[in-house]
Amino acid sequence: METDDTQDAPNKGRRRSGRATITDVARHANVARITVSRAINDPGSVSPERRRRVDAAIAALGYVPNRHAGSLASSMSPVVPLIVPSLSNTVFLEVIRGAQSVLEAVGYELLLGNTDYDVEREQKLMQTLLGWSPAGAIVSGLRHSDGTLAMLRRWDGPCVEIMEYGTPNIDMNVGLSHEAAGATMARHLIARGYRRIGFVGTLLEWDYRAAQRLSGFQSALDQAGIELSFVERLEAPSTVGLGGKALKRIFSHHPDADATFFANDDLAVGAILEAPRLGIRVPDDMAVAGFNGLNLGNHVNPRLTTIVSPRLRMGRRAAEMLLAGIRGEPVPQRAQDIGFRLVPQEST
Amino acid sequence: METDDTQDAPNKGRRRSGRATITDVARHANVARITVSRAINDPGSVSPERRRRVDAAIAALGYVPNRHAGSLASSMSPVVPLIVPSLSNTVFLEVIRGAQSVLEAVGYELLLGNTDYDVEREQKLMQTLLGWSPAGAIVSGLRHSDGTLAMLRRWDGPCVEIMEYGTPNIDMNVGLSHEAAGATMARHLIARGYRRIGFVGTLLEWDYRAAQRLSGFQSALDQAGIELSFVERLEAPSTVGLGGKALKRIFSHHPDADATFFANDDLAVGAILEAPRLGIRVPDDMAVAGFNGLNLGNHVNPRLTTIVSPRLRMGRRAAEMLLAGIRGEPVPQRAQDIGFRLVPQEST
DNA sequence: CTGAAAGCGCTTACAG
DNA sequence: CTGAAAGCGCTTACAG
Repeated sequence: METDDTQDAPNKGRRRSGRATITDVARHANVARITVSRAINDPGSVSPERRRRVDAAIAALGYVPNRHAGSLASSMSPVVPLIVPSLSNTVFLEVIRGAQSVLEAVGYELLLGNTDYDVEREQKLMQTLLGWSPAGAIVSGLRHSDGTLAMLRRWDGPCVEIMEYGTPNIDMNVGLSHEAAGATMARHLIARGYRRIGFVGTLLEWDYRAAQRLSGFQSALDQAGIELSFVERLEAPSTVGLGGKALKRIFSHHPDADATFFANDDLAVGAILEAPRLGIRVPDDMAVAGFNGLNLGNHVNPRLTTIVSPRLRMGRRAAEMLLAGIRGEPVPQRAQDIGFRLVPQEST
Repeated sequence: METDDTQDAPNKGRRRSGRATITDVARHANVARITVSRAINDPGSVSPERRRRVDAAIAALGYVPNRHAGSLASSMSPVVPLIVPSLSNTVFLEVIRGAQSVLEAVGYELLLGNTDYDVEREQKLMQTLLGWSPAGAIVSGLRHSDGTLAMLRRWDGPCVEIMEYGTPNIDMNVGLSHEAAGATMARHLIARGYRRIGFVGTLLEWDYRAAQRLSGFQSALDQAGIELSFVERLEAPSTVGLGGKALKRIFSHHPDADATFFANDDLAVGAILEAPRLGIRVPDDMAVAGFNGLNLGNHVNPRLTTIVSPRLRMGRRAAEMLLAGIRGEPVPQRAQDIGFRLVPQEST
């Protein structure tokens, strides 16, 4: 008999999962276990007749392969950690959704990690997640602790750093230039004739991409010979409510301001919504601009001028680059600028 | 020598992961592999001296346990699938965040699944995810395909059905009664003197929890001898923009309406933002109410009357119930009503 | 195209 | 408290 590979083993009372195993399928289909494995993972390498028998056995037994056994044997697992700095923010939800849709379609599982903008947490998370022998990894940003960098460089799987465009620290990168986005917004405000221009941001030490937007914003103003009138730094997470408070503060501290670039749309929308209550007309008394391109900005009055960041597309692109890396396909552009789009509307 | 368990094996050219293994740590610490395992998983069962040696070896080698080997050997894996119907919605983000925070703290990994409100996709997803031998599972809703139910009932791990309160189909439940929420809103509108009351919802066949709110809303109106004036059904996902369109439609189809309960805050906020453009005063011309309790509703003018659903708490609670189940601790209340809170504001 | 043997890196169950 | 043996359920590498 050709399938004596599937005999019962002694199995001294060890705990088994209870589920059907590849051995059960092999016995049912009267083939060797390895043939079952091939029928699943590389069907073309098995004769149609045997493939049919295996498929029937799988259906009859309700067989679901044990992923851990497979991953252990092949020392590679169809999982991909995606580490984001925040789960309080729609922005990262869209990145997650983009990556998910691509990975799930080819049978990869997303392992979601949240650092809350803490590089120490990122390092611990990454260490744990590497214990799953992931096929690849996606991490947010280009700034990591030395420990995280060392760990990822030692690791041999593909890795994509997302959110900001730049030279990859580890392997690959896809993102946008936040400096360029800030500069673009500065030039827009200048072109519209504003001259007493300020910036509002929250937690800029942690959200350093917002700080990069500020930096690009300021440089472009400088180049045009315009001084940045003020920078308001708030020490709480960005919310619509906080944007309203910021507006109040701007008008008490900087009553002559004629335009403000808010670090993101949440703050900017909050300012627009609060303005009528404060008797402030946007943009006549002060122009308001944001960043992200949240849908909400199109439904406030006046509509918000903002910069759209292609988050969904960035998530997808990162997953696609990773898959190429996993499959050993060439990735000609190891750093990809996903770009952004200025959307001038009524608020400026 | 007591550690002859750690001799080099023949290993005929098989692919190894390259990482340090438990055998490496054991050799380094001059103990048996099982001692390393115990030092990690049950430190109290190892003598302080040996524990110290093991810890030092782990640090020296940068050892990270291979999760797949552990999961395969113990036939249980520290992962928990969380299946949600949508990733386009902040609501589920908060549930995810709540569950994440509890599970991550005790070393469990969240496997995120998205069904896009498709029960067939749910079944496929669950089948794949069970291949990871998860410690437990969290699924959204109490309605599943027969196949999904059969699969989960056959499976022996703990499972929590979330989002809506009711008799668990599988194991445990935590959620809120959407019928009761609808009824509460109806009584609120009646108490404020409204009598020409309507409802707006989107994709009610899929988002059946919104349909449950409508059902409870209508029953409570009936009980008060008030007829539900209209139901507008829109066939696109709920967004702020769609809420504005809905308002327009209400005023052309039902010009005498004096109050509308929107299926969720996105729609309701959209209506409030669009109202001034249509020359409609809220609540004088028409009252607007929502559901979810998004922060945004507190910053529009007028502020939105809504029902707050404790999403973050629900995610946490589900994870806690699951952990209790995993640890074999008793869970006295297998179905938990997490409740909701009516927040009357200026829009009604 | 097919299979027997060996091994992935852990934990269980047993024995002291 | 400590360890040797066996096994979890797959895939790799070899051989035909």
